[in-house]
Amino acid sequence: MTTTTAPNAPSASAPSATTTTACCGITTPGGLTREQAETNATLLKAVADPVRLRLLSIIRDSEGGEACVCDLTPAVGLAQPTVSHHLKVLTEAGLIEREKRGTWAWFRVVPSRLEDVRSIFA
Amino acid sequence: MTTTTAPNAPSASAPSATTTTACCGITTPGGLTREQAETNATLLKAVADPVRLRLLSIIRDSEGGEACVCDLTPAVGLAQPTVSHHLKVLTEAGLIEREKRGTWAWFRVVPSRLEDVRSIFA
DNA sequence: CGCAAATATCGATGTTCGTCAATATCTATG
DNA sequence: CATAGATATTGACGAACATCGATATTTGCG
Repeated sequence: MTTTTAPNAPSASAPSATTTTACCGITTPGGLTREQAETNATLLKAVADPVRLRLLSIIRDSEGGEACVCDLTPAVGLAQPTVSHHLKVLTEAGLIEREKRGTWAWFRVVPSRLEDVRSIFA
Repeated sequence: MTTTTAPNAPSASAPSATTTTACCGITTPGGLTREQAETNATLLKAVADPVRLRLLSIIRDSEGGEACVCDLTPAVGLAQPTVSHHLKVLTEAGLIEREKRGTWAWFRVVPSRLEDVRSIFA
């Protein structure tokens, strides 16, 4: 491909991506490695869910910046195992922290991790 | 729940989320509506994919800030219909714009839309 | 120690999503 | 107008995911 006649391109003629040739002849286009893209996508997937977005919002707006499952479950209107699952996803992504006090499990948002999300699109 | 003995809470005793009671007696906890959460999640889903993140990166770093499918396809190493599909997802999310010049389809990033993504976590 | 309450884990299920091959559509060109 | 090349669409398939019921684990209390 990219080897026929000439398209009506702005300045140049034939299309050609900005490929940054690395070693071994492997071309790595764009300023983003496959691994970097995979890592960023994993973090974004943890946040690309309406329930988890609401959980983050509720926790952040709660008194003292923390909330427990017994409050979050009725707040989002889902079954307790489902809420527990979402909290686990957020925790494993580093977006919230768990602290168990007595029978209750308290969660709080990790601001620096939210900043990591924003910095992906800086 | 939330009606037994007293947990070792920081200042208060029994857990209780910051519920902002709306009209009709329906409680809307956190500063995020279900619709808002759904809208934000939809935008984030469009970006929570390693291939689409790389496409955005490649397009942005290309000459003139634009690239066509014939360059993007070999760049990400996937089949042409797959790349076309991802570009459609990004386009429908408003993250990129399509312009057809001749046989080629050129794509460029919409910066304001990227800013929308960042503002979700402001 | 045994019971009750809060949370986590497991297994199953329906849905969404990424991928590709085949095909259709569109555009320039001869 | 027929042909070739670039891109979009369709249909199918497997993987990943959200959800729930049932159950296990943990903790406080009598």
